[in-house]
Amino acid sequence: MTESRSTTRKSFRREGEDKRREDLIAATLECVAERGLAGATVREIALRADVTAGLIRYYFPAKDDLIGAAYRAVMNRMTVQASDALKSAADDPRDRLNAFVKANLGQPIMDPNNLSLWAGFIGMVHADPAMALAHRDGYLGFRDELEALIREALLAAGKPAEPIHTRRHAIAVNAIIDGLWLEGCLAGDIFAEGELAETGIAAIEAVLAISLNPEKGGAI
Amino acid sequence: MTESRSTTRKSFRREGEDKRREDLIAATLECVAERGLAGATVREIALRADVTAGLIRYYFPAKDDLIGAAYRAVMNRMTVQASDALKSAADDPRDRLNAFVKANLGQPIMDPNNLSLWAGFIGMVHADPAMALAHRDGYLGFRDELEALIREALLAAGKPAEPIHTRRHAIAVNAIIDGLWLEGCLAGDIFAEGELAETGIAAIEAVLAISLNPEKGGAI
DNA sequence: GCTCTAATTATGCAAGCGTATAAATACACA
DNA sequence: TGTGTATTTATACGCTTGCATAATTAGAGC
Repeated sequence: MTESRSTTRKSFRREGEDKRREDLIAATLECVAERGLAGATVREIALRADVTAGLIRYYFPAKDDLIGAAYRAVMNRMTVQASDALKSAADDPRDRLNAFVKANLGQPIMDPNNLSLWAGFIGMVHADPAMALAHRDGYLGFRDELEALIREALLAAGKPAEPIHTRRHAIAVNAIIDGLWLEGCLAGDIFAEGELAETGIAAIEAVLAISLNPEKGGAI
Repeated sequence: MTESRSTTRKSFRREGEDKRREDLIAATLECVAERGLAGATVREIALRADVTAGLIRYYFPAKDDLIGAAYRAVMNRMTVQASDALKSAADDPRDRLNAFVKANLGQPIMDPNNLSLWAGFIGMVHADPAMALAHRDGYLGFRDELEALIREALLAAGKPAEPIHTRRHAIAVNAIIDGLWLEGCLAGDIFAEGELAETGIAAIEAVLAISLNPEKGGAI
């Protein structure tokens, strides 16, 4: 008896919802990192995740939902990586700020893939209110964390730490970190190992007028 | 006698090649600013420029050629705007650096449209060697200009200005400018008028350990 | 083992994309 | 005025895109 109408369907295993979402987000981030946002088509993502486009739609009703989730995931990942550096830092607040800065200006945070992801999303902030909101939340969260680290470092160095000054310092230090991160991601090959982290620490020490190495004493 | 096969073709005027290219680039930049890179389709650009897609192809054989030209145009525009600020600055090098920084951290350079344009292009650096090259050239050009301004300002303040130090300062000052520019473009509504320019000047004064107001004297 | 249903595959749709090409015409020149 | 051609419009092509939908089946529960 001849086999009629070959309708062989690929065998599959079911996965839990969380795992599926995570895998789809990971596949999305890979696609964006390699080919930019435009290259992250539903088909490419599906191929990368070894599923079909229909499954993507099942978990993320519109492509924008997946893109938004991917952005939040990459921002969250960088935040966690920087926070992890705090966990293994010495107890002195200056060491902690030092470790935080160095984490943000070293691998795996300062990485061209992260830059591609970040820029792809950031480029949509002007046109997409949801992206604008996500970015604003992230920015303020990061800056608040930074301001707290700065306040503690100033106090540990015996310097005044009024909110009006720590706010301004946080804005400036955030700029130094972001700006050097950009330089490192975009032109990392022309800098020596650790050069940008050192440059960042030196600039921040100058701005705060303290040393971020407690053994050296309080203020510069 | 009835009119047969209405083939009325829109009347047109010819333009010179340079004007055409400029107009197409301008239309492209408008589209990118409003809708991100993905929104700048050939049809949308043609509509914006009041021409047809065929004409775009006549002047730019591939869409990538137009996108690349648009990127170079926006970078060049920002560079010219910053340089213009130098022309009207006082002669003292500290005034000149001060004016350069303020120009980069104020309108029209620090503008959400510029951010959208920049991010859209930057997001492709990792995936597109031509974009990577264009960016590298722009970065080194900007940094060299900044380094020269810094060197002169240091000398005017009676401070040493060896290349190893001015290079490092240029990297840091570039970061401060870029970082604050990002903050201003992405969250400009939460900062007071001129606040980021002031923050930038203060941070750079701290990093260089000089004042950028010559009447205040040489060093801090 | 059987039933049910949520998860998954496979396929298709309509719209849009960059690019290709032919025809028309503005305009420079003789 | 007539001619030639570079520029421009109009249209079409083949492919890709996000989304839609029907059919199938893994696996939980009884």
